[in-house]
Amino acid sequence: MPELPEVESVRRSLLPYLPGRVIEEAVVHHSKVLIFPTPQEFVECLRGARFERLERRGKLLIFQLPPGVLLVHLGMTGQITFRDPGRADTPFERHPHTGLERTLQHPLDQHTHISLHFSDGCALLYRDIRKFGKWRLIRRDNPRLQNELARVGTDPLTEDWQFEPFFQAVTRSDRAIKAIILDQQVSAGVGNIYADEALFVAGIRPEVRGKKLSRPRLKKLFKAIPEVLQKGLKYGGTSFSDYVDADGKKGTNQESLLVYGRYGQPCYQCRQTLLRTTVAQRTSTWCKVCQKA
DNA sequence: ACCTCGACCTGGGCGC
DNA sequence: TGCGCCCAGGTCGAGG
Repeated sequence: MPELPEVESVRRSLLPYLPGRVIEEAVVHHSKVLIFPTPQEFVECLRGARFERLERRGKLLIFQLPPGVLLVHLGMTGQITFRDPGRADTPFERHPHTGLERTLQHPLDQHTHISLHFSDGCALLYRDIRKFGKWRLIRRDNPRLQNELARVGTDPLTEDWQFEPFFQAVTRSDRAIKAIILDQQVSAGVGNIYADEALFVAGIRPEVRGKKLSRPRLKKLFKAIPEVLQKGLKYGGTSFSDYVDADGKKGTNQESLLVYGRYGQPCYQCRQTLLRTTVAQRTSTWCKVCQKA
């Protein structure tokens, strides 16, 4: 589900609620998504903890709540929502153009694995249908924390996104370019949707080997990656089925995607029918006219 | 170092 | 209505 724009939308939508708030009680309903510590230690460590900051690197949410740091990866279907029992709940709203239904404040159901409760009755709920998401609570002085953070590479929406390191990483590799930009060390936060979008914008076929790509073509891709991510963010993320922000709102970027999910439909640029192949074990949609080998 | 495959999970959509 | 199959925003480990 969530790639950088979705995770960042979740982060931003949580900001009005979290900083300064103190956890009264943490509840682990199903421990599958909790990697460490044990549920007992998790609950004990979080009782009385105060949210300080909420950061993000790539697809990783970083909750600073001393003495610990909570790392959350949403996997494919993870949802973090803020529940306020005092707020009027709207069971659904119809999107004016698409008719898409949007649900606010998801219920505590069998897919809700973790809840963090505050003294005023509000709560942070974690729901994850497929249970691919992961929660890790690590003390700040634990060296494991740096190991976990080091697994995430350069985030394309930061000033660390520089052309030379990107160029080196790509041209050093014989892998398909799509596999390279899906590599979280190379471009942290890019997933299947935005990889296809960026490759289309740059006019590069997904299966082209990294070392075959010229400097000018990679310059285009280097620019396209943050562009498509920014666009996704502008529309509040891409919601095909599960993605919602902290208020339960879906994004609308699915309406402006250029290629992802448009297999068999005409390319917006040349009207050629879009193709679908498997690259890097992921379904890839692309245009044989607009994207060159 | 890289590829492919299967695993981890649940649910929705489709064809029969 | 129901069953079986395929698909899905992600990652990880095994084996070649």
